[in-house]
Amino acid sequence: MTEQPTATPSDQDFLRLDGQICFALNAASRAFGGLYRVVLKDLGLTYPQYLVMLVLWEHGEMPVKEIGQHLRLDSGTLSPLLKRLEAAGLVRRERSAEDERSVRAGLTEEGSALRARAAEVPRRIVAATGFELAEVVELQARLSRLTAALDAALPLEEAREA
Amino acid sequence: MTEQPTATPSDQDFLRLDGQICFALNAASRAFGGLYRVVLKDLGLTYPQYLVMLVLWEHGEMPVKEIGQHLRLDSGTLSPLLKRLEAAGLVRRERSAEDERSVRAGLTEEGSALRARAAEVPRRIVAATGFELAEVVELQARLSRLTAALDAALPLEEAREA
DNA sequence: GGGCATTGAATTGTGCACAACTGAATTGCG
DNA sequence: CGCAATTCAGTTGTGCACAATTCAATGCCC
Repeated sequence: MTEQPTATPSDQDFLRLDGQICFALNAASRAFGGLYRVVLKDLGLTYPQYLVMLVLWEHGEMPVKEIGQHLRLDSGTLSPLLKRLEAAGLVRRERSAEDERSVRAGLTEEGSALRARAAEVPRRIVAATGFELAEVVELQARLSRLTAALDAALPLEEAREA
Repeated sequence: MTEQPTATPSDQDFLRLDGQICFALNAASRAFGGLYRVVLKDLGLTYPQYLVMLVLWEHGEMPVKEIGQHLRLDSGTLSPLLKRLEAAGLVRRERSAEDERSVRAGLTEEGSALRARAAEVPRRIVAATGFELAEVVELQARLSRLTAALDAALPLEEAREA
């Protein structure tokens, strides 16, 4: 055995492939994080904070819940993050009037002004990838499909706990 | 203006694209983490701990430094992680004889035995992606190229601090 | 209207990532 | 040889991710 050119892969093949693909994704994500860390240092933002600011720059004030839906993050991550942005003077938070459970987050003057200084960030990042725009777009599409598939598969795996 | 069908993208275009690609990668990485969390729960491993075990299963005992090179992680992350694996009885650590600075990490009996129970993990993960094997391989190659490009670009960006 | 489930934010606790630093061992160079 | 630079692991501190819990506000159904 162990000589099937294009036959069904063995558990060994899967194990090695798994080590490669999950690590490749993990490494790419962290490499991105490292680059953003350097590029965003002048702005005083971390990578996740930048993502929140992108959402607010594009859509304006919204409830914490809605930010979480945009970024796939829950209040456990967002609450302290938004507090730090508030302490930095970039974000303003206030309880919603019509629903006292909800907290709306919006930009301060300073937070809005930061958008101009952030304008060059994306171009630098894309340039650093060395990818053509079309390739970036295709990779993004593939990753989104991957995320959707994984999210869909998760409940099925959880159901295995029987 | 704002009507250049295929012309050079504006800063606005980059800003939106940026939000998509960096977020897509981030989201995919976290979706993977969530799936692994469920699948690995029986084994009592976290996702990064599983990556370390994969390295040790494949290559056997090695210095902490070398594990870090495989996984692109430093001692600040690995030291406590290996301690937890040691506390769980899966990993054994000892100072190297010929170089007292180095600590070699290896598998215990129990750690080696866990490999058998982990055998089905990769197949479940790959299945959950809904991707063909060839597509997984190609995605992995693209991500590796991306990581290499980002790592190469990082020093250039750091040099901008002038 | 009263009781009960649901929702939204916040908090707590665990673990990972990384920068900065410490300290000990080793290397290399004059 | 002797001492400075380097290397390796570990620690500390900050921030993110996420599960689990808490608590108040809201919605719902009888």
